[in-house]
Amino acid sequence: MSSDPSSQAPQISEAEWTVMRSFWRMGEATSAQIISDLEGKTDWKPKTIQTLIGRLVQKGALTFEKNGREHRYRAAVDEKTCELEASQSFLDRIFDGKLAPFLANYVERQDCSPDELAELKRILEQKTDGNAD
Amino acid sequence: MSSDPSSQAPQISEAEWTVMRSFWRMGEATSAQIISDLEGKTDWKPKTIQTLIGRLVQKGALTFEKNGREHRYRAAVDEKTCELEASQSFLDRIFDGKLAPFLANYVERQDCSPDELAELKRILEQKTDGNAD
DNA sequence: TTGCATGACTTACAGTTGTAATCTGTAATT
DNA sequence: AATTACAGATTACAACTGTAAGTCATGCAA
Repeated sequence: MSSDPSSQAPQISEAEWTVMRSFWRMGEATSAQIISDLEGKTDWKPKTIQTLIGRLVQKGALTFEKNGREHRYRAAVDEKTCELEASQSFLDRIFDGKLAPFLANYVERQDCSPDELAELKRILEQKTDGNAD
Repeated sequence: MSSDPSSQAPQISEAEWTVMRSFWRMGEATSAQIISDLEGKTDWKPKTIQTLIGRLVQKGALTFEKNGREHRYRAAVDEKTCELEASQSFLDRIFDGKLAPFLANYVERQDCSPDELAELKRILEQKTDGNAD
């Protein structure tokens, strides 16, 4: 609906995320390599994966260089950045852009383990430490 | 992609969320009331809002009772529950279902204010307190 | 009572997404 | 050189979504 001007990363759909994760792990790859990487993780036909790769190229999330009959593709967008944009977009849609209500609702209702809660706290502590303001 | 069997709430699209939030705030309402509630918040034509209401009824997110020529609609699904399901679905898609990597990436790169970090910690503390096991 | 306005239902239409098959060109094989 | 097999490009098609206009029915106003 709203086009965010601060957005560098393109809109990546759910199936496309799966493909991008392969590329982020593999670095640079042919479609055949991605297809075998996704074998077992999904039940997609090779043609489906090629379609997704094609769409990701169109969207600018992948680039490639021709190499004979094959292309060598690689991610053109940064994984962490895409994750962050997806996160902010999610928070915008559901929690008015704010992290706290999301976290409150989640820990309230999703019943995290003490270990997980501890880990979350550690993440926040660590950030606060570097933040001596 | 995957149909979650534990999901009670229907899939609600972005535009539909806006309408649902109106209903959750207003409790029970006619379409005319929702239309005027959304006036100013969106630039949707009344017909658009009626379409969205119709789709939400089809999806089971709203119910209504006939009342003369008008219907009185109300939410058939719980707001917090929908938020939680959207949250879990987001985490599944992007962070392998895990909250910690999401939080780590977010606070690492989104540069939260000390106040916000404090609030987040408070949320976790509070949960830990009630969790003395 | 008759028409009108308005709410609800039906239809529309383009873009995205999931999921693929077909077509085309060329590299590799015989 | 002819053929095959595969990579990539094009086409397909239904469901969902954003965005709405048209139609139908009926309660209210005149």
